[in-house]
Amino acid sequence: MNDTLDKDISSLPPALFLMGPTASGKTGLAIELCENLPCEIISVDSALIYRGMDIGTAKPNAAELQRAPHRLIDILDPAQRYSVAEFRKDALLAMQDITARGKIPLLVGGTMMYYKALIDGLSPLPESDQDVRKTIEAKAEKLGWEVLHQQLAQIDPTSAKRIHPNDPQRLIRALEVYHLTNRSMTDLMATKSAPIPYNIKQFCIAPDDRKVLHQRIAQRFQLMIDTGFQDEVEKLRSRGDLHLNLPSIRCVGYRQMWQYLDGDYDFSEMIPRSVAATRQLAKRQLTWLRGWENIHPLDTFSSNNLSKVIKLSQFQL
RNA sequence: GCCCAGAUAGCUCAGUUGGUAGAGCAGAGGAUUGAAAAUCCUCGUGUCCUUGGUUCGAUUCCGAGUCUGGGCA
Repeated sequence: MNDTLDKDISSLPPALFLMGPTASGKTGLAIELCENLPCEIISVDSALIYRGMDIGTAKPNAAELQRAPHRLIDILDPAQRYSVAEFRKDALLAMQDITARGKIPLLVGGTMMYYKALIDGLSPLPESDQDVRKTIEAKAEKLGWEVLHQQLAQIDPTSAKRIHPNDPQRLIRALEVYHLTNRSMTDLMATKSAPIPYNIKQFCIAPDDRKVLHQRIAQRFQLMIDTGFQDEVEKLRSRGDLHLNLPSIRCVGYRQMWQYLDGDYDFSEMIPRSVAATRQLAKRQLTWLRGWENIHPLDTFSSNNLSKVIKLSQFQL
């Protein structure tokens, strides 16, 4: 970073980012911050976007939303799909709006790829196309993924090297991009949109002991069960149009409850599976966070998180 | 009390025709560009229940014991 760049950043409007693994206490701290700083919350969470998915996503409840409204919550029906590009667009618009009204955007959530795209920008790739994907999947069923991987190696050797043959999701995407544009993903990724036009302060909250996080996850899942999580999923099932291949129903807990209701395993099995899936989610979030640059760590049980954030976010006027 | 079957990784189990053992799940580390709460990669030493015996050598065969299931009383 050189001086001119620093000057540029300091002239940008401020924004606060609060990250952390699931069950680390992000929501509570964010609401407290809202009541002590002139900020408004934008959710950075790929599960909270869905309407009717409240208990299993640990969505802030009505009282909490009353205290601190969240944007980008309940914006989609569970039958719909979202994307990191849409998030980036939506989040930047919301930030602009908040800034224009003289407030500080406070971004809170655990979907780390969304933060990454927001901060670093994205390349001008085409949006996904379900029909193209179905075509590619059908082809894979006939020929096997190995063959598709070899085909990718022909058209885009760099991506083929990066993408493992067993990773159908990324394989489909790379082939889809070529199919839609006649250009390789590598080629298109050579350009990238501008980084975020904000002076951001980033915080990450988590218990310093992983075991404690695991305990909180188990307790929280039990609480979800006790407060009607099964009913919530049964309601979604009764619609008849939702299924396990949708991103919404693949969310942690929802997938396992769905499979239990399908009869894949019984209730006593569903609980540890859900809890394990949540732990694995937290682990992946922590992996993102471990190498994250310019981030201030907070501890879940520290009593001065609030003052620490306020102090560190004294943006110059 | 008697009979039968088990006892092996944190869990569920496989296996070793006697040369100290490996899967799934869990766990750990990593990747991450329009599905990301997704998707994928890497990582397996543990008194093979205890104790006698046979043997060059026993987790493996034999005896006894302990515990756990099931059956019979």
